Amino acid sequence: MKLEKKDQCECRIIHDDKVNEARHRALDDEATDELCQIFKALGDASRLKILWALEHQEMCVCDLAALLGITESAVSHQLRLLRTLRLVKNRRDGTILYYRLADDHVSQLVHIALEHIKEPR
Amino acid sequence: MKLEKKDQCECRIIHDDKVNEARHRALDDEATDELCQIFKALGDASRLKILWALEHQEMCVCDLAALLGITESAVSHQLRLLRTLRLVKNRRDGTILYYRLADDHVSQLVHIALEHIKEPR
DNA sequence: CTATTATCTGAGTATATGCTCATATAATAA
DNA sequence: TTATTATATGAGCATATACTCAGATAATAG
Repeated sequence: MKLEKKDQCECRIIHDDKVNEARHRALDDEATDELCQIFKALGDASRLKILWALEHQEMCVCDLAALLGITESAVSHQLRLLRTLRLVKNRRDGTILYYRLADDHVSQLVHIALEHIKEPR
Repeated sequence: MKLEKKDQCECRIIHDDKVNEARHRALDDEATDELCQIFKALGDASRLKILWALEHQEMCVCDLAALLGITESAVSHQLRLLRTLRLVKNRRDGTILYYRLADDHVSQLVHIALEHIKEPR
């Protein structure tokens, strides 16, 4: 029988050096997870539209709902997520909460991604 | 009865001007969708680890599988998605396909997001 | 105080998606 | 050619998540 049985590890490693190198440079689990959450937040049409709108002006929940064509509840759910990730902030004026971008990172991220998709293939 | 019945639209709009302004600046559906796909691709731990590893050196499918601790099949599925979005490229050397980042955008995106999560709260 | 209202929350549902397994390609090696 | 092997693909399952609905908060207005 020519079949060599799988020894200790079930996965082949062709280039141990590369794998080890990659392991050393690897992000720790916490950073990986936090990065994922940021990108996941941007990877949804509703949230992306919200962020894009807030890049130019502050808006309240019901205006965003009207803009997106979804319920205020849905917008509120999404804003909570964006707030948790510190992507948006709000200020109160009477009964109304106005949301805006928390800092410049979101704009930067979106514009780089825009560059990417506009690149000729 | 003081309750005014909902007229033509079921959603309140407090600031028509803001909503109209936002509508004008809004991204078209296609751009929105493509942006979402890019960010969604980055918003997964496995794909993010793959991209992070490829930022420093080209690697083949089985090495990436060993690095991530998932099957080569899973890696291949993810690489296909990343290739479709033009986030990675590959070259063949014998029987082995070496993957690398397609351009500099991925690095930029990840580093900006890293800045964001490292910011004091 | 009470009423109003902008926003938030929890539950439930339907869809999306990441994984593994089994199998198929495709390129090289013999 | 035939055998080998790195990679790709399809199916199926289990989890994640985006939405709506119904109802709860919380701040202001009267």
